[in-house]
Amino acid sequence: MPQSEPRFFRIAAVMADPTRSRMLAALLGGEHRSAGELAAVAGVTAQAASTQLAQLVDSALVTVRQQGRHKYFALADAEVAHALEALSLVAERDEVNARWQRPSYRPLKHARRCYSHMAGVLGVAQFEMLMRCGHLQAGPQGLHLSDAGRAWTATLGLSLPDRSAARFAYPCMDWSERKDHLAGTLSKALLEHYLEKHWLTAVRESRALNLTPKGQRELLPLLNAR
Amino acid sequence: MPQSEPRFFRIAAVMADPTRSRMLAALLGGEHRSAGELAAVAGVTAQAASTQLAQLVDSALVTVRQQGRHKYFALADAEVAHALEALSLVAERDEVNARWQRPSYRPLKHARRCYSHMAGVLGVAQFEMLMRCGHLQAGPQGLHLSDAGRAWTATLGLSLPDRSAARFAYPCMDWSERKDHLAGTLSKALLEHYLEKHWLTAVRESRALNLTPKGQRELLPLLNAR
DNA sequence: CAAATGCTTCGGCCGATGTCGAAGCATTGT
DNA sequence: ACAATGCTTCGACATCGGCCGAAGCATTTG
Repeated sequence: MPQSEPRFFRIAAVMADPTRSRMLAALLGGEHRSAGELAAVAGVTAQAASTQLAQLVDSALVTVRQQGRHKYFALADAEVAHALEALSLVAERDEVNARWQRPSYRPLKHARRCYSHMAGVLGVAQFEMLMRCGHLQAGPQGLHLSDAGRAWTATLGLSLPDRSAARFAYPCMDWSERKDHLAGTLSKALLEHYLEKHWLTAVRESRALNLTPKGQRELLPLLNAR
Repeated sequence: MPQSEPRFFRIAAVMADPTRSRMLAALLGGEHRSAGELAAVAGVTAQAASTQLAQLVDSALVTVRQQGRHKYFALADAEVAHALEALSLVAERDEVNARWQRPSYRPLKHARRCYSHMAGVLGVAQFEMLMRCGHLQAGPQGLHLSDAGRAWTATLGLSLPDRSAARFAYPCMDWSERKDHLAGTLSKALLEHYLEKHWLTAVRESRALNLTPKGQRELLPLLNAR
């Protein structure tokens, strides 16, 4: 008698392979990587990488873009990233405090990319500032910018993404801080803006974000505003 | 050269077994089940169930309570439930619209338990009403009840859970509606209240919730209030 | 038109893991 | 004390899925 599995089973199964999980982790920052690069980070040969990437693609966790004789892969969308972060949150439940204190984790704890927005201490600080100052307000369809919020982004010199987008702004559980940070297209635009202004720089080969001296002078006061 | 897997790997691996996934699905409604019951729903012998349950327990996805010669299992906490729902959300991305229209899914789409709160059409309606009426407001630490909200719960005759609880009220993505519904201890208390008043009844062997005639008369107007 | 580079397909191998029957232990009930 | 019930441990077996070497395609470069 054939018995069926719950809906989440297929996705869990795809994520539950060492090689594939390493590839997904490498893409969690939101960047695009070629098949060869992914083979290297996963520590397998090109053939093995090819089969695994094919599975990631046709389970729709990952998308491909062909460019000449290269293929570039990226996470399919933010929902995939959130599923991975939700699993991580569970994974770290017990040991979370101990582990995040370790020196090698400090940069990640401080600020990192989660798909395409900012997470970590700075991400949480940003979210709390926006709520505290009334720049973001909760409405029936999630969060939206208040008049004050629009003024604030204008002062920053930020061009707003489409405000009617389904996923414009919403809270997302931060798994190192265990508080919410901001996700959505607004959050993505903010992070890009910070990088442009050189308040933050991306750390190579890592999801970590580095706060520049300029960022310390200009970004921190913004996040601490009342 | 030993290479390590990302944090989410272990958890995904635990979820990625047919037997274990069926057990987790059976617990997703928030109820406690004995080892024997779980063996039955998973379609395996008692021995097999025993080994799998042991793994679920020591990966801390599930907790046990011994009672005489029985053992009762339940999901460890809401974070596990949310991780499962996040995976389900991804799993249904493409086919979601088609699938949820099928007759056998209608009751689940309408109202169901997600861990211990209400999801589905009614869950979303409840959340939108609370926000629309200003009963819930967003603060720096997530959502909180306004004065109006406290008055509203008092009228209902609801005794409030500890409002300072870390997870008192927060939005949770509904994977059939793709909008937020309400999660947290407040939401749990509300669902229990509805069940007590016989506005809703639990459907046996399912996560579905059934709207009684009394519920149609008394609960629906509440959820549609402006 | 080669040669080189990047990715994919094929076939055989191997390791990991889940399953079951049988036996064992513990708790409850007569 | 003995039997019944519920869960667990053991050992053997089978299956499944990923890995690699080798060969094959396609695109770009000389």
